[in-house]
Amino acid sequence: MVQDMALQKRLDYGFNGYQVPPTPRAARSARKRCLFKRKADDQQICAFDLLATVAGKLLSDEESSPPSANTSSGKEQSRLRPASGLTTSDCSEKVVGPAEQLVNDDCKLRLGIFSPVDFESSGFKLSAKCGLEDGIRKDIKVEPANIRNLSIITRDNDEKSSECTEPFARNKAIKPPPRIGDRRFRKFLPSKHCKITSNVKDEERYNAENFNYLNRKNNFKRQRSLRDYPFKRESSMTLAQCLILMKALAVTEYVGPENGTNGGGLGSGPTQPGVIATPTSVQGGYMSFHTRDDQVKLKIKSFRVPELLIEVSENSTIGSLKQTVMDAVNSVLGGGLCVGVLVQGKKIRDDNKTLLQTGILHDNKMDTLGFTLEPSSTPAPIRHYPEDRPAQLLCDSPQPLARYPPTPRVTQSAGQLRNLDTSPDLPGTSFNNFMESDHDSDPSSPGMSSQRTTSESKALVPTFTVAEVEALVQAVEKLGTGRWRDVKLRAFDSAKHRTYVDLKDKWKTLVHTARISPQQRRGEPVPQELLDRVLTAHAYWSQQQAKQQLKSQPDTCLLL
DNA sequence: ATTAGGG
DNA sequence: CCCTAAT
Repeated sequence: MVQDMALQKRLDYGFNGYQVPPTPRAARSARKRCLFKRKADDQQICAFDLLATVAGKLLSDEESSPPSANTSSGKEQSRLRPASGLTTSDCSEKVVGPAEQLVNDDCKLRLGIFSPVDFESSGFKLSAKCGLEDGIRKDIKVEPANIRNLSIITRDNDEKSSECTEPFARNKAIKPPPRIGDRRFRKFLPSKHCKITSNVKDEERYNAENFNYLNRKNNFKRQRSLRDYPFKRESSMTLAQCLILMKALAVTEYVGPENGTNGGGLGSGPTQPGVIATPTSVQGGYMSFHTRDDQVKLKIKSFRVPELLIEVSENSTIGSLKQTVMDAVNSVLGGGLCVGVLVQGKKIRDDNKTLLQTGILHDNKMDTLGFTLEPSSTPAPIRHYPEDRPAQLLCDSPQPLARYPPTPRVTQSAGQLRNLDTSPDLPGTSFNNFMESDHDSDPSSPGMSSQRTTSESKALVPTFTVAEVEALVQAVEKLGTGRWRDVKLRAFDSAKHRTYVDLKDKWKTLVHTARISPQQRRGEPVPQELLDRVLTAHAYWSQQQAKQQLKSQPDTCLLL
C-alpha cells in the first residue's frame, strides 16, 4: 500500500539524541558514563568546540552575509527556519565523525543556515554533547531555544562538581552559556568541558519512580492537594470584570546590551515597556529572543491574539470562560499565525529590512516596538455555549488550569513557537522542556518582579506540546505500540517528567483524538498531519500485532 | 520494572 | 492521569 510505504519511509528515521537519564537505571548508567568521562578527558571532544566548529563552518560557508549587527534582520530571519522535517537524528547522524565532517552539504542543508545570533533568536539552538561509553560519541542536536531546563555550561577542568552524580540538580546559577550568539564561533575555542544539565529538581520524583510505596505516597499527596485546591471563588465576578482582568499587557521589554560577563539579563539594563495599541483579547504568552553583544535583546511578554471572538453568556462561570478562552487561543495558535512587527505603531512589512534600518537599535528606545500575532488565513471566530462547561470541568483536569493566573495564560511551548514562525512541520525531537517547579505553596503572584519569575512561573506543564507529540509519533512509528520503555528512551529520555506510562497514555488519547471530529477536540490542537500519522502508525502496528498472534497460534484461527 | 487496559 | 493486574 502506498500508505505503508510512506510509513516505512518514516520508520527509517534514525535517532540519536543525547539523554539526561530520567530513570534510576539510566541515572546509574549515566554515572558510569561520567566516571568514564573523567578519565577520558583528553580524548574528549569538547561539546562546545563541536558547536563552535559547526557554527564556524556554517558561517564560513556563508560568505554573503558576514555576521554583523545586521544579522538578525528580516532577511536573516527568512532563512532561519530550519528545513521542515529536520530532526535530531538528521543532524546527529551526520555529526558522528571528525568535526570537519560535521557539516557536509547535506547536513548544512538540513540545518538551514544559521548565523550566530540565530542560534538563540531563531527559536532554535544547537547543542552538543560528548558521551563516552564505547568510544567517543558526539551528538549534536537542534532544539527549540525556549527550552529552559537545559543549558550548556562550560566548566573548567575541575570535575569535583556534582554534575554527574546529581544529574538533575537545579542549576540556579546558570553561568552565561558559551557565547553562542557570537562571532567567536569562527574560531576554535579553548577547550572547556561542557556539560548539559537539567534544571530539574528531581530527587523526589526520582524516589517516587523508584519505589512504589513512595509513589503511592506522592500520588496520594498530590491528589489531596488537588482535591483540596479550591477552585477560585470568583464565580461571583461579572463577565465584564473578568474581561478586564484578562486584558493583556502587551509589553515589550527592552533589555540592554549584554556587557559580557553578566548572564543575568532580566533585571539588568534599562527597560522601556511599551504598550501595543488597543489590546482586544489577549493571551499572556511569553517568549524571549535572546541575543548577545551588539544584538538587540527583547523580551516579549505577551502577544495580542487578533480576531479572537468569543461569545459567552453572562451566566458562564469563570471556569468555563477560562476554558473557552484557552480553547479559542489554542485553536488560533494551532491554526498558524504570523508574527507582525510594529515600530512606532507602524507595521513593518518589509522582511528584508534590518533591525538597524528599522531603527531597532540596542540603545534605542523600545517603547514603540510591538509584535502582533496575525492570522495567516482567516480569522477564527469562536463561539461557545454558556453552561456546557461548568466549573467542575476544571476540576476534572485541574493541573493545567487550576494554576493559571487570573490572566489566562497559554504556556509558550516549542510547538507554538514554531507556529509563530509559520513553519508547518518541524519536529523537535528531544524534549527537555519545562522545568519542574514544585512550589506547592504560593500559586499567587503571576510575578512581574523578581529575576526569574517570568520564565519559571509557567513551569508546570503537564500537557504535551505539539513538538512532543511529534516526537512521540515518530518514535512509535519506528518502534511500535508495545515498547513504551524504548519509546521513552528514544524520544523522551531527557524529559524526566514523561514516564513511559505517560507516553502510552498520550498515545491512547492521540489515537482517540485522531478518531473524533476536529470539532470535538480540545486543548491545544494537534496538527492534522500528526494525527494522520498516529492513525497510520496505529493501524500498522495493530496489524503487526495481529500477525504475530496469528503466527503464535495458527491453529486456533483456521481459514475456510 | 514494564506492559496492557479500564476508569 | 490514576490504578491494577499480569508479566
